[in-house]
Amino acid sequence: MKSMPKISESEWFVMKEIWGKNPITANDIVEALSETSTWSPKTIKTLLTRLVKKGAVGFETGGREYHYFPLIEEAVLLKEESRSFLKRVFGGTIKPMLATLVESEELSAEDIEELKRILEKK
Amino acid sequence: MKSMPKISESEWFVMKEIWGKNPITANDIVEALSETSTWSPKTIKTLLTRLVKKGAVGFETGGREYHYFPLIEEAVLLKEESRSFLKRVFGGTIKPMLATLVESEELSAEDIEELKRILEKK
DNA sequence: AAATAGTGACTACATCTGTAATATTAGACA
DNA sequence: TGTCTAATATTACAGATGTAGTCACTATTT
Repeated sequence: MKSMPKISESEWFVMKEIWGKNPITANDIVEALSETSTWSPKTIKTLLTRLVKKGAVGFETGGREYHYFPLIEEAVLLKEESRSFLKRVFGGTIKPMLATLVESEELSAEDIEELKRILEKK
Repeated sequence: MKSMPKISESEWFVMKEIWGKNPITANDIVEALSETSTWSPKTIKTLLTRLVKKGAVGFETGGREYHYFPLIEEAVLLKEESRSFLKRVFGGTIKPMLATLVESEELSAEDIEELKRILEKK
């Protein structure tokens, strides 16, 4: 199994847009991200280019713009990233993370109910 | 509130050791990490130095070795890091992360029971 | 007191990241 | 078809990171 390309912090936000809707043009990404970030369009294009170079994103030319699409599955990367995050920060298990979040009022009663439901369903 | 120093991926493993036992000498850290990593002692010393420079770790000299100790609380950094991770990767909430982990068999029945218990306690 | 040996300090260096600016090229329009 | 224009490609550049090696100093040993 070839190792996943490593997506940097900023690049994740671009990937999110591509997973959210694809194929998608660079401008659509820029527009979407203009709401949540302060990056210049140039910066976003750079991130996009790097994702292509990393093999995380592909594109096909059609007219004047390229149409980008993901080359790796979101679910797979989410799992990978979660695993590595948990290992690095919490020693490998989700329990302490959940405990941390619960402790620190990071979760509303609503949230907790929903989480319980998710666990039940299993 | 002054912003937390940013701890890199590798540095986290060093911080973990320092939180786990402190004050601690560089050699103790090297020894502890030799079990879980393949870093050369030099590399670990460098990471340690950088953590000091970042203000995440302090030390006091005593004899030939320094004794290092954390300058920032683990709990605070865990919370910070969790929040930023969830925002970047899962759009900000823990629900999809938990769902992902549950789906992917990442959690045993045992784990799930324990997680439910944590949620109950709240 | 001199030599030794183990620490931390300083240096190294390629790659990755954040953050763009400039150059080039290929459609769109006149 | 020549020109304009909007997209992509190339270049920039400082700081962070991964991964060590060498220098310098000081405590310990002979």
